[in-house]
Amino acid sequence: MIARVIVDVPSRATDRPFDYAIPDAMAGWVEVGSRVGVPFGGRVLQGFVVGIAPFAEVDARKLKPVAELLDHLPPLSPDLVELGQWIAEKYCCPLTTALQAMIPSALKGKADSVVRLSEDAAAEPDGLFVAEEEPWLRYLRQQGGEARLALLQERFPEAAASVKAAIGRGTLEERVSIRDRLAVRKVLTVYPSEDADAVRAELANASARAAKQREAAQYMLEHAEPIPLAALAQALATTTGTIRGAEAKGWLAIRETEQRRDPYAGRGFGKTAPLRLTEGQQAVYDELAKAVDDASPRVFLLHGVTGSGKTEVYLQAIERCLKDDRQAIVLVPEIALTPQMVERFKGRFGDAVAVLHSRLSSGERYDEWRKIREGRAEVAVGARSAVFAPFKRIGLIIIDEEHESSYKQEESPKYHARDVAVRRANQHGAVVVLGSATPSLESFVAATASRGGLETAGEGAAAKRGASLLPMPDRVAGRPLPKVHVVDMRDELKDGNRSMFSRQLHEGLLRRLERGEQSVLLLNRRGYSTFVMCRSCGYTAQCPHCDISLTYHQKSRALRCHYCGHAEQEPKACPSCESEHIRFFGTGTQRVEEELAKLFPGIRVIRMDVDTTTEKGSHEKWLTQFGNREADVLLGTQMVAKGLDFPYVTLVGVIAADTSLHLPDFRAAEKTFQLLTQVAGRAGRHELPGEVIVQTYNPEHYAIVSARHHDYASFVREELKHRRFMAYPPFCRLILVTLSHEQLALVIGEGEKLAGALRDLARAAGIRGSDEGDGSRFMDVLGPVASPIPRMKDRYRFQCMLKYRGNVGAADLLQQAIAQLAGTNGQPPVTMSVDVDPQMIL
DNA sequence: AGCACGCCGACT
DNA sequence: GTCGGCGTGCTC
Repeated sequence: MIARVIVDVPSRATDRPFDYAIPDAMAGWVEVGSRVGVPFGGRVLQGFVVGIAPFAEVDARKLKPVAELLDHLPPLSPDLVELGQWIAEKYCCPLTTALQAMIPSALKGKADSVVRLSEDAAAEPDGLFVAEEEPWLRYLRQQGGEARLALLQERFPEAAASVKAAIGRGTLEERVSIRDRLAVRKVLTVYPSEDADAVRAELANASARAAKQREAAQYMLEHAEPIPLAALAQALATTTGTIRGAEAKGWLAIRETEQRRDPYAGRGFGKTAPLRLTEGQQAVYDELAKAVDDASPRVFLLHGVTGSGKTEVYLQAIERCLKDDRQAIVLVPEIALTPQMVERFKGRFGDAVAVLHSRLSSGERYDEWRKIREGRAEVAVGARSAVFAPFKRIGLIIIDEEHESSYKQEESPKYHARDVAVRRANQHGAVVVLGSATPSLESFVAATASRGGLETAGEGAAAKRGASLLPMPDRVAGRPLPKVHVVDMRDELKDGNRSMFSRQLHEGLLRRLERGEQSVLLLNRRGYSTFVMCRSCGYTAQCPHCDISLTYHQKSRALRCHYCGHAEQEPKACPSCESEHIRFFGTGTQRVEEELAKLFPGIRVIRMDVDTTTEKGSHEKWLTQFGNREADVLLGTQMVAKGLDFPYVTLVGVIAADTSLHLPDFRAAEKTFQLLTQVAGRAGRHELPGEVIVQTYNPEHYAIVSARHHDYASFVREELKHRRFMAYPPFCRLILVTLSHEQLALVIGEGEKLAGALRDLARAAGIRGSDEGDGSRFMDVLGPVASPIPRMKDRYRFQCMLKYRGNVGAADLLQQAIAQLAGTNGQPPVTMSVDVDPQMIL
């Protein structure tokens, strides 16, 4: 049989299956989804099997055998391989990139060489042609004639030539194989002896001197449970050496076993029972339960205001799904994957929950992943990539806060988890629930288009089957939504208040301090950063390799580039005018913190931003402290807006609502509305009523007015008008192509060629080149124009934007156009990066 | 992506 | 006359 293998070379030229013979010894083991090591162009690479066939498609003489099978259980299943193919096509990336994204990074194997002394050479030392005094040879003999080549290189860097020569002569045999980045963690474990009776007999007349050894043997006879070696030694107040002595006598056995890492080990999760649902929750639950039972693919948009109890509905729907013996995936934005959130799921489903997020070490993530693949977990809770959780029968996929842009991966494969989820649900006959208080316009339109008759892009995953809208307009227990006050900061200035706090916010904070209640302050950070500017001449420090300002890092007192890592010392004086009035503009939050301390002496502030949360676990620590009421104010960036639930928070202040409103991004208004609504939802979630104060210079902007009235519908109405007028999503779809190269002329030239090729291809396919405003299909090619960051890492960047509607096969046309630019080697002369459905147009 | 094969300049 | 520069082309 033949295995069709996608090798781990992410390039256009190798993005197709290569055929390999399956050796008899592996027959039956190698299947679709297996990870294998294969010889490829003179080296050994990792690859994924995407097909098994009786005959090769190439000349049998060219055929090489699969060198090794890398896992006993295939890390991918056929349906995941198929999903990978869909992703590669839709998002224009190599298949290997899509497949690799589905499994933990610990399983990215790299070739590794092992050398051993050949038997001939070992038998006949004189035939070695290597002076015996060569230290590497002595070392190799000590190691039993075998060692990793990398190790040899490391220890004997000066012996490279001599080792190479030995390999060339066949004195040393080189064997290449794939090694995972990470081995399973091994731990020595003590087992009772197989033959308990024999041990008992021996113990009876054993020497009195081996008291501790006997004690160990006795212990194992009594407990008969494997126990880690170190633990046993500790329990008996002895050393591992003693226990090894008992092993030598055959009284017990010591074996290496694998230790599973459990990031939540030792943390008790109180078991919770399902809560009684409100009428609104019940209606939604009934719909979901029916769909889950039907086991046919459906998409629901659960539009529930903040505090409407979406999570409880999720929990009960999952329970229903598990009863049907099917598994569930819950996607949560990375930033909202807080201990609070995890606790709710662990509390309900206990050990059946696997948690996947980026704060885990790669080993921990690997173990959580295996828990799923081996059927020891039935619910996966995680960020974006958890959509690939290797379950066999998925019944339900929940995407909480579905509007969050973090569901879009910014690196290749640039997939959107929401669209992948819908596709995966189709494979499994599963139900997708998109939950949000502020649904993305794409999802909202997909769920209402059939009724509202909106003509939209139509190619969207959610639109394909049409989503159903499930509204939850009320908070649980009839709690009111918090009152939102909008303060016009222009009036404050007019009245002589030049502080960053309006009188109302100042007053509000003061009152909370008096009453011992808590406040959350949000600084909409985009637009603020830690840059350096000279106050006399306006000079700002720029990266020499990228067209971007350097940011100031307080810890290292250095200036750093975000994009290429370039770092330099902080300047004492302005390099341009030599003035000493050069200033480091600290993070916005830092300034707010200082101001708070000045205005409210003794105030306890927790500041959460990139500076204070980079350390592992710090995020958690701050939230716990705040939850324990060890601080009066939680001050932070976007991260304080999401999913937090503290009973004593009665005031939410937004210091500057506008910073995100004027960004040159067509989603700016949507982002602002979502942020304001989300953060407002942090207040008054329990008994105490909440209040929100929003400071702005644009109080009449519809995003702010709508947020003030908790009026999603009116926001959408207004925003859709703009989007339709400007022909932006959801009334069209976008693909952004970025070209980069060191030579400016080449980038522009290739950009022109690409745009030309695309226009020609579209014309040849009978696709109109511009929007006629009648909802029919079209494809417009914009650019090339310089990218927002025109130079990065000394490479110039230009971009083309495809704007299209209807089923025009845009991704396919783009692939064809790129192929036309490619020379004989299959590679275009400039680097092209494709972003389908980009989230950031910035 | 690597690595080999292949055709033109500065060395023994 | 050879070593080696990195331009093109292939990898089952």
